[in-house]
Amino acid sequence: MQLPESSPFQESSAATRKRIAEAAAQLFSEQGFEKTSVRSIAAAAGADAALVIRYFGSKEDLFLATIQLHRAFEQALQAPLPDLAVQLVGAAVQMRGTRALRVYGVLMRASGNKKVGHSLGEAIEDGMIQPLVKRLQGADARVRSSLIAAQLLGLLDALALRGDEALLAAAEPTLVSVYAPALNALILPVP
Amino acid sequence: MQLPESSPFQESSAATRKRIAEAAAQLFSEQGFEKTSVRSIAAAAGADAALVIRYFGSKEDLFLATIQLHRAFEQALQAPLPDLAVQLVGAAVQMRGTRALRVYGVLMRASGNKKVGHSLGEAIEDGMIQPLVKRLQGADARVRSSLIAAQLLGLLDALALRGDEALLAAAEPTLVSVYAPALNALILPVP
DNA sequence: CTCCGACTGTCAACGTCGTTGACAGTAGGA
DNA sequence: TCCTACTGTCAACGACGTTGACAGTCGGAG
Repeated sequence: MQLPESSPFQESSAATRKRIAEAAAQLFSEQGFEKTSVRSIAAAAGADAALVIRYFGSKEDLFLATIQLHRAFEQALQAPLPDLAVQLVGAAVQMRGTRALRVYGVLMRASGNKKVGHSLGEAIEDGMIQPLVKRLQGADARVRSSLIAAQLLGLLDALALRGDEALLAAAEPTLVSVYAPALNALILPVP
Repeated sequence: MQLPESSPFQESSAATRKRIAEAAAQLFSEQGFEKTSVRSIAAAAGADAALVIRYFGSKEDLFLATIQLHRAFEQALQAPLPDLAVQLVGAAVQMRGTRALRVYGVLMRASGNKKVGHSLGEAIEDGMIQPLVKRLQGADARVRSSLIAAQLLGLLDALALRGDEALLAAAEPTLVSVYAPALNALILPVP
């Protein structure tokens, strides 16, 4: 509803920005980038679509400013090497049903946009692959780190994008005990 | 896909359909679903945008009718169990630089569309997970099969969507010898 | 105090998108 | 010959992201 405010006091820019950002975060994480319109964000925030663009530059920039990849693996990455696989798989599995998992799916699907894809790639490189490279011993540390990331992101894809029923239904200890050895094949140095 | 019945048909109809389908396959695989407009497909095919819709129902149906996931793993899935991991990883790595890999990325990003996501999920379930389930021995065969698929699709994501430089640059034997043991941790029965 | 410039918000419009319906041309069967 | 079915064209619709002009409102300078 766009009835004019009964009290014509001017609102602070920061408050409106915040309302827009919150509405955008909500709608983007629910519906994804393409299916969320600037006009619907503006309506949810009680603002005008033109104002949304003026404040954030473009829909793409608004997406990047509001959708943030939760650092789900930050803590797990600090576990001792022998526990690392279990911690990483556990962190991934525990994302089932959370908003962070939906956000990952949304980001992955929006990665066709150049800026979004670059931003996502950077987050994975800096937040996941590089920390792994620093800790792995033995040959091919960089390739092994990239492949460990592929294993974890493949699991997140199965959960978030494809909705693999077997993986969504399985008990957490089962998934961890089955998948962790596969990560350990890359984490533990090859004799 | 399905030609009109051998009833009276104007000669150029099938040819026009074919030209549209070819232009669509080309543009979709190059630019993805969202960035390819029906009007650009029509222009590339020398046809009218309205005709494209009349022949294929909608842009989404045209996408599904023309973009097909190449059965890249069909042959590898028939390898003997001890060779399975090597064959599967080899098949994935050999997709580097091919159109089939681009198509996978395009499909993955378009999986926000309900029909596309469902179609992709079905292809992975029927073409990859179920064949694996039938061959795996030991406990949790279904979960292990889903996780093997996650490993392979995670690798394809890294190559097609994120463009992981380490994985794109690595020699094929390196990737195979490093990643195959990780798949074997799920393929070979647990004692 | 008034006046001014900066800021906040609104509105209409542009060009593009997917899609629809009406319409013209044409070929084959009656 | 007319009739019908099909192929292709055209203009238009509503929705989209984005832009520019414009109005209301405030803080501070004179």
